[in-house]
Amino acid sequence: MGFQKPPGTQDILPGNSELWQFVEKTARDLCRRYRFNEIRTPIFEATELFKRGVGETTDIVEKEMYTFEDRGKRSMTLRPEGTAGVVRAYVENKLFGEPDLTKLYYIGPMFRYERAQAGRYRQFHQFGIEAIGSSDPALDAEVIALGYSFYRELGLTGVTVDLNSVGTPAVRAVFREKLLAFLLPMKDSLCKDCQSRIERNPLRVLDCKVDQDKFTNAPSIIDSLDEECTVHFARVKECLDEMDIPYNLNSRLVRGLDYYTHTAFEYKAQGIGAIDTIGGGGRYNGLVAEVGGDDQPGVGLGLGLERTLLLLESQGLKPNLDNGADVYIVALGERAEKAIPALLQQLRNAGLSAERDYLGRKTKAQFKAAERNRARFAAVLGDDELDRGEISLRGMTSGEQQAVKLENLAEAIHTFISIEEKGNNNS
RNA sequence: GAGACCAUGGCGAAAAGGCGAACGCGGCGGAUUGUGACUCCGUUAGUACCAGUUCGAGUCUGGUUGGUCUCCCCA
Repeated sequence: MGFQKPPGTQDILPGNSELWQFVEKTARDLCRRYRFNEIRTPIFEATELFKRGVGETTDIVEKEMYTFEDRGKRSMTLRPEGTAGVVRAYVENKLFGEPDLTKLYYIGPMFRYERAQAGRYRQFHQFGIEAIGSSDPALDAEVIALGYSFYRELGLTGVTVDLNSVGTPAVRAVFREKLLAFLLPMKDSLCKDCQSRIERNPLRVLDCKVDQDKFTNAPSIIDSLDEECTVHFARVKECLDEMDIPYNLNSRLVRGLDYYTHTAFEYKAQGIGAIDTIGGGGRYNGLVAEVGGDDQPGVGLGLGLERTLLLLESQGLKPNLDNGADVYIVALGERAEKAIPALLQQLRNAGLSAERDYLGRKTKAQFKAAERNRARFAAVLGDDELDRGEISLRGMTSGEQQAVKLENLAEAIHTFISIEEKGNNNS
């Protein structure tokens, strides 16, 4: 039975694409106000970029990448996240030479090879922003604020911000030793997952859902932060407080990508199956250099749009955003039918949305089609009207009808619509 | 990568192994209507795929492909 879409992908169909446009528009308008400008980078990059940027030992690179060899025998990978590509473009296009810092945003598909579940797909979409060229903690706070505002302006409730500082690589190395000293003695009492996590990523053990009570006395990374990290983190919190952005300090927050330094944060919400993280980000001060550029600091975020949409749905915030047609032309008879193309063109040139029947349907079915198109007006054309050079214009809901000169159809509809809107504004 | 559950028209939804696979919505045609809306009549189209068990499979078994969900991890 034909072809099926690849596993873990989705067709976004009319009726749903309008909601996507609404969400994207919200993101773009927010970026306009925060002065982030759009960048569009390729959806595939050299595999090495992600290995270097995201980190060789991350789950993403180890087992989730869509990697293929192109015909020139180069290893390419569909982007699993947005930051590496943006940073590559920043370096390659020498944006560090610009006098101001670089504030970029993107909206687009990302790819990770995972088993799909609620809110997780192999092709998913992210809205992300990146600010490169400043280590000002006020910028960290601004990035967090933008993401928070995104959810708020969409009307979502119950979105919280988890905040942590993961320090610098040096700080993490020290903390890792402290943590291992705490964990290794109790290794045998831990769950299977954690026992294997101790080797790969001990910081993540503290996130374990099974053994939380055992970790109450675990060392906190906050206590391991050096002077610089502490000062930076304090200022981020201060800015958030002053901006009225609420957050939960979560010293166990760890991100899945290696490039984060200092600030790390996640947006969380309930309502999407087992998943509660809907977006996240942080500062990445070593990444630009890692990718081969100047040692420029950066901070950014990535928000999952599928998860945003699911959350909108679970909170009953799924407006019908299709405005419907202004006019549906109903032709009665062959001669009238011949006059439709010119009429449609007149209407569309005048800025109206207009539709007709193309399936040779009977009158009754044409009116039903007009309803499906949620047309405001039906323009009904019969042979006798045609002979008089007129067409009858009928309000689909009011049923009111009046004859209009064919050449004045668009104008008449514009007039009616503006009257209608005036009425709505008064009431 | 591991596991659980599921798969019937365009959509929803029945059928305890047994007539030609209900019913509803939708679509199309017709009656009625001054050229739609209510009502009535007619009609349309389906057991995901491949094997097997059986006299007989939508129903049981195995496999495949998808979907949903969970673990892992993340967006």
